[in-house]
Formats: sequence, C-alpha cells, structure tokens
Amino acid sequence: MRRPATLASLAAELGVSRTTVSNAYNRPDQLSPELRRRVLETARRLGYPGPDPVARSLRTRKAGAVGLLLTENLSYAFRDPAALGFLEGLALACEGAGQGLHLVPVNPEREDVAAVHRAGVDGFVVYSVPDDDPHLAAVLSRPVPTVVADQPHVEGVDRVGIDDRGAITALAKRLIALGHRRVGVLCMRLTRDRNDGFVSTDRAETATFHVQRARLAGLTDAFSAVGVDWGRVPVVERFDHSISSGASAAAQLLDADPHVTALICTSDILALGALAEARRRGLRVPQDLTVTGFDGIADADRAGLTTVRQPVLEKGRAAGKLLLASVDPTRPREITLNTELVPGATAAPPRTAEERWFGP
Amino acid sequence: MRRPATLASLAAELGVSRTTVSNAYNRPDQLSPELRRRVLETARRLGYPGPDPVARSLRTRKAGAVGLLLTENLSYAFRDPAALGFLEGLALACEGAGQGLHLVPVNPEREDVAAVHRAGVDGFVVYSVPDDDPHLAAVLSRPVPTVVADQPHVEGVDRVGIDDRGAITALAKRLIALGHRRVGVLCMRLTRDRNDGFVSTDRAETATFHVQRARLAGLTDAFSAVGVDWGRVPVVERFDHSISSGASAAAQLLDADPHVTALICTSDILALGALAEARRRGLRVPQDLTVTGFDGIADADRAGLTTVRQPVLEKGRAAGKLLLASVDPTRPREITLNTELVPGATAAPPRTAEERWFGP
DNA sequence: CTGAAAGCGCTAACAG
DNA sequence: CTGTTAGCGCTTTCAG
Repeated sequence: MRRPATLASLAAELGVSRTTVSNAYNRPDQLSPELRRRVLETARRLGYPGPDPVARSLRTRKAGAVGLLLTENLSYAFRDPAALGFLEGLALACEGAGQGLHLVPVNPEREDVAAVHRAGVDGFVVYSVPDDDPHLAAVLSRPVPTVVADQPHVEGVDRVGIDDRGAITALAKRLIALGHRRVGVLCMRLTRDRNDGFVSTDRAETATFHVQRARLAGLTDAFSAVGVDWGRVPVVERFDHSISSGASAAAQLLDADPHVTALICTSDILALGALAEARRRGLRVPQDLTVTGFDGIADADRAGLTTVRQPVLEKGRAAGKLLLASVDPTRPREITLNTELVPGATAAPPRTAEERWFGP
Repeated sequence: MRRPATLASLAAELGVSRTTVSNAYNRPDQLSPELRRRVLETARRLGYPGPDPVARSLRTRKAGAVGLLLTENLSYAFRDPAALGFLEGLALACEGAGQGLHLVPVNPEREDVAAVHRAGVDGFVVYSVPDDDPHLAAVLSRPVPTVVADQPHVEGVDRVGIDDRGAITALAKRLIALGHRRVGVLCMRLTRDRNDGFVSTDRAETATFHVQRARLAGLTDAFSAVGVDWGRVPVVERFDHSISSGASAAAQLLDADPHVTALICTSDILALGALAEARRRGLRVPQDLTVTGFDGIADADRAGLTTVRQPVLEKGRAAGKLLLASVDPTRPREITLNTELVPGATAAPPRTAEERWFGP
C-alpha cells in the first residue's frame, strides 16, 4: 500500500485545487453538489479519511478540546463521588459545545510535566490539585485560557468554587448550638506527602490542598469564637480518601481522646467511615457520638448524614461554561456556588457526663 | 503586546537556528548546558511557552492521546459503575504510558460525527456503543489503530471483552438446577430508540447493543435447552439504566405475570431496582422471588446479589494496553477476560404451588 | 464557483 | 555542538 492519501494528492487525482477539496469537507455550499459528490467519491476510492485533524488544528489554531488537570492520581477521581460529579458536569458542558475533554495524564511516580505541554487543547480546567503542584504551574504557563475549580484564586485566571470556609463554619455553629465543645476532626490529605496521623496547627494552616485548608480554617473560626482552644482539638489526616480510611482515622482519634462528643469530617466519605467505626464500637449515633460530613453525596443521603451539600455537577458545568466563554469579556470571572446545610440525623446534643456513666 | 513568540522568533532573537532552540526543549543533550540555559532564559523573558503541541504533533505524527468513544450520553458512563470501572482501567493504562485520554463529545441530540474527525488522537477505544452507531463507523474510517470493547468483532480491529453469552448461560443453568422454569427477564436498552416495555423475540435477536443481545441469547440457550418456550418468557426493556428503571421494569413484569419465580436481570443496577420493587410488594427474596444481576458492582456485593462478576477495571486496562501496543505485531488481537459466578443470597428454589397458597 | 499563494509552528535528517 | 533544508497536511484570503 502506498503512502496514505492527503488532501493534496486527492486534489491532484481529481485535477482540482486543494481549496476545492477542502471546501468539499468544510464548506459544502462553496462548490457544486455534483463536484462535491465526485470529490467525496474519489476520497472513498483512494481511502482518504478526510482532513487530518492535527493539521487542521494547526492551521485553524483550534484543537476542539478542553484539557482537564486532576489530582495526582486519576483513580482517585473516578472513586470520589464529588470529583465524579464535577467531571460529569464538565463533560456535559464540553459535550454541549462539541468540545472534547482531554484528561491530562499525570504520572504519580515521576514528576513529569511534559504531558501538560503536549496536550493539544484550547484551554484547561484545573480541579483540586495542591497549590504547589508543578502541573498547575505548567498549565498556567501555557498561553490558553484556564479555569481553576476548588483552588485558590490565581491572578488573571477564572475560578469556580464554593465558600468552603463559610459553609463548614455554619455547620460548626450548628454543633456548637447543640452544645458540642469537645470535638475531633477527620480530614483528607493536606499536602502531597503522605501523613497519616495527627495534624499540628501549623500543618493545618499551611496545607497545600486549598479546600482542606479552607474547611479546617472554617472550623477554627467557629470554635475559637466560642472559646475552644483550637490547638487542643485533635485533627487526624488520611492520605487515602476512602471509607476505610475514615474508619481508621476515627479509630485513631477516639483511641486518643475517647471524650470527644462529635467527629467533624471534611468529606462524606470520611464521615461514612467514621459511622462504621462508631458502629463497630457500639457507639450509637447521634446519641453517643455526633458525626458530620461534607459534600452531600448520595451515600451520605442514604445514611442520613448531617452534612453540607454542594452542587458538584453544577460546579463542573460552570467551569466548562466559563472556559468555553473565555472569548466573552463580559462573562463572570469568578463563580461561587451556594451550599446547603443538610440536617440529617447524625448530629444531636452531646451526652452529659452523667449520661455517659449511667445511661440516658 | 505583540504577537506571541514562536520557536523561530526566539531563535532569531538569540541569533541561533531553530534547531538549537528545538533541541533545548527536546534533546537537552544536544547542546551545551550554557547555551540551553540562555535559550530557556530568553524564552522566559519573551514569554515563549515552549513548543506548540499541535505543531509538534503535526510534525511528529503523534498526538500523545487516546480517543474514547462512549455510549450516546456521557452522563450515563459516569453513573454506571461498570462503565466507570472500564474508564478507570483505561485511564490507568493511558496514565502509565503518558498518554492523554480524549473523551469524544457525542451530542445525543444532533447526530454529529464531526467530533470524531476533529479528535487529534493516535488511536481510539470504543466502548459499548450500538452496532449501528455512526460514530463507530466514523472511528473505523480513521486511519488509526482502534480497539473495541464490549462490542462485536470487527474485521481487523482488536477487541476486548468477556463471554457474555456463556457467562449468563452458566447463571441460568444454576437457576434451572434450582428448579426455575417460569422466569422473567429485565434488560437494558436494546437499540438506540427508546422502547420501555416488553420485548419481542425478534427485537431481542436484532438488538444493536451487542452485550445485551449476547446476554439475552445466553438465556435463550439455557432455557430452551430444558424445554422452556422462550417465546413465552416475558422480557422487559428499559432505556434508562437506573435503579428506579429496574424497579419499574420489575413492576411491569410482575403485574403482567405474577407467577414468575425468578427475575433475571442483565445488569446489577436493574437487579437492585428489582429487589427494591420486590421489597415494596412484600415479596421476600429469595423465598418468594429469585433475583439475579450481572456485572458484580460494589452495591450488588453489599446487597448479596446473585450475579456474574466481570473484571471491568481489567477490561479497561486491557483495552488501553492493546491499543498502546498496536505497533507490536505479536500482541494478542483479542482478549476475553474471565467472569465468575457470584452465588450471593438472592437465588433459591422456587416455592411450590402449595407453599404459595399455604405459606412455607 | 475555483485556484494560486502563503503560511500555521515545528522537527528531523544530514552536513558541517 | 550547531545550522540548513525540507517539509508535516491543511485552511484561507484574495483574485479570477
């Protein structure tokens, strides 16, 4: 088989100009139906598959795709309902605009930013990566529009998110109103390095995962305001985001401080794990222990978890829309979506000391 | 701001050739560290973001990405655990090879194949689309390697899948051994058109979704072999793949034929819906009704569903590996993964007529 | 309705 | 180690 046909060879074969062949594909109204038929017919005969997408992209300066940069490992994204919701929303937005969605391969092992530079895309969405992620820096260095989601604001870059700090503060106030003062916190990983265990105040404040940092800060705000010494509040971190991680974190925390009356978790997944651990220990929720989550995923709903619901699908869709509207100077530069407190059934007033010893 | 810097303008500025600049990025060992430093430094100063990925792709004939063609609507894929597992496996394979994963936007509304032609990718994976999907045809017309998964074999195209027909036959034999003869079937959509309701033998045989067709055929095999007149077996189809669809399908079937002793579902999701409907009707499973699924998703496990487990993540990974190994002529051309019967706890012998009337 | 001219921005021999 | 040459395959004014 000879080398593959190109638009030029097709034109030669037909004895017409390249323009005409190009038009046959891209501007059917620019040539006679008859000629067009002939062109397409000959293309089929020669096995010409139509204009090469890459060459076309080079010429038109449009790749027809949006790049998506996700947390270190992709598997994570496919297992976390909140991330999935975002992905779905973004995919929907792309689909609606006829744009492809290019998942940038981020090899967790070797730190290789090359993939970002190799991605033929018209723009990027960056979702919840650590502030110091080199891939993020690489994305920002590319001369294409970018939208960050669940990330700190970057000068000149559009942004989508929620008020993590305020939302969890509201939840905390609810617990405070119920009477909780001695609480424990379970959070997701705070930096790129694994640190399964207790978290110092300093670590919490310098966490490079913006969302986690903001949520912890929100808790500090609320409890400090009522005189709780936040430095004494036990905070346990887990690198892996899974129900079993949540369970083990809860175990670690309860072992260290059996007197906490509430376990505040920065994600529903962790909270579901905490519920499992409470059950294992024979602690009734919420009578013996209050447990709260964050996100509002379906499983949390089913479990009746007290949590904060955020519109993850909308967030993804908003990110996509913002990116695809980059040409429009009147678009918003920043979108903060609303959250909603879900009362659920896993929060109640703490037991009094008497109750602890003598039963309800 | 003047027009963006290019490799050529950088070279001019530096007074070196374009090759040298190119080498600075792509072959650091081909020039002195000092010169390289100067090049990169000047690049930063001029705001040159590095070689344009599209131009590079055109030149190298490598896009560095794999295209993925999925069922009509993307949301579906993000909500179906089996599809998600496949996606995760594929993403893992791509990630491992440093390849991007380009989700092809398939607009469910207008039938627009253009996106397939616009995708700058080195190959395609096609997962579970109808046999007559025009996007599939478009993919096959492109001169790049392709792997189909959960699809019928296509001449010259690599394939990954399981033995759907055999696997469900094995499950059916189990039910037959238990004594079930009067059964009903719940299946997913069989064609691109919506048809929520009963399925004729003809429709079942001409279904364009290969997987569903194969599973129904497997059931026919097993039950026909023991003398059950398959033409009389009620089969209910649902377009939407959700638990509530499964429930409504079960309701429709049980209303039409209250005497079936088993509900065989072609997916776990549908089966979970059937379980819910059974519960709603006060039917005990498996004493009053046997229910089976297919896939082996986590929720099915949790529900103790009798089903067939298939290695969805492995399937995705295998598809990716096969595609990325396309250059290797010794690779397998077709991979059939093993499935496993999961006994579960939702299948039992049917109640006898006496038991039906007088209780167990 | 058709064609000629002019690159899009880059890389890969190959020769110095 | 560096430069010259020669396109990759296509689209797009702008004339005819």
